[in-house]
Amino acid sequence: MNKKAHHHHGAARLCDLTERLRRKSRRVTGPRQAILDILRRHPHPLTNKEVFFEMTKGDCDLATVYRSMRLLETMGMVKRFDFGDGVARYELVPDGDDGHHHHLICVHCSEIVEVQECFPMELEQQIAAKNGFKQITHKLEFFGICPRCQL
Amino acid sequence: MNKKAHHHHGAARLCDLTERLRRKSRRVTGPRQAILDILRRHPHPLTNKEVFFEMTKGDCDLATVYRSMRLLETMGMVKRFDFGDGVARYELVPDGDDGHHHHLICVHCSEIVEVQECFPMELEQQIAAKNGFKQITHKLEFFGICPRCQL
DNA sequence: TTCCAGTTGCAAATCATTTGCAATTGATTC
DNA sequence: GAATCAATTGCAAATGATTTGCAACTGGAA
Repeated sequence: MNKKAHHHHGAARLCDLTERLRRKSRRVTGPRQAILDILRRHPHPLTNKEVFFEMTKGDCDLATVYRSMRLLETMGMVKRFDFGDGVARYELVPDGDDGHHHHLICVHCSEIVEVQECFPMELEQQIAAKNGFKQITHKLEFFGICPRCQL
Repeated sequence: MNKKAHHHHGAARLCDLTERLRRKSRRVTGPRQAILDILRRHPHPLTNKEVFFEMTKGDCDLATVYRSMRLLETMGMVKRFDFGDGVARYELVPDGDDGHHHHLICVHCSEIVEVQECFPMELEQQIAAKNGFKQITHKLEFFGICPRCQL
């Protein structure tokens, strides 16, 4: 199994995810399992509301989705992405990975494609060095018009 | 005067800015002049609230700052930046420019440095071609720890 | 089974931003 | 310079995302 396989959407088993909660001595509750299960079955970043509406009625309160997502984010189990529309989106982070990657978003229909390409590391190092910054990272998202919307 | 000079902060004269409003048959009002004047004297992206509090008491209402900023944005006179903290920031765009550039933000003290480096165009073209997208652009911001905060 | 800190539901609070509407005001016309 | 009128503004209330106070509830350790 190569490294790429870890990135396959839906690859993570729910029990492995809840195990990660246990390792950090966090409780494995119904709402958290429901959220993790929804995230692991979705290939793209989801908003808290989207996660909430994916739930079979009454799994938990919307506030709990927000609270859980924030917990999962601080634990490093999900990563937050901002597409500039004022709504936070979250994606599951593979175990032992930092989840760093980018997206290409259609400005017409909002279709989202995962992008493997990244900002060149040497160039980033140059920017860090030139300005004396340390521990530099970046947020990067691409926007354009998808094939279907070009018709 | 080379191209670079156009990017010098504070280089734009207020009368040239208001002239741009006139060219698009927008009214040159007190609030708009105050906002443009504050933006042209500030080297970095400002939030609407920051612009509002920079005003000498009672130049205008906060709602007017929001409305004006949105107007200026659709006119292409200011560009909006998102640093992932849920607050929009705006910078004046030099005339005849699209204002495309990036920032390096200190995660400790929020110091902002303007970054000239950009995502490599060939790589962006590859990403566009590979996914069949057209008119591709990107949002890119860097985060790290500034020299002062490293002490 | 008991126990208790961690969680949750619910409602209210916060924060950024937008909007309805009546009053005001640039800029054009006379 | 005065009349005119649509664009603009102030103010308050609405919206939308997200957070929080608090009492009730529940994993999971003992």
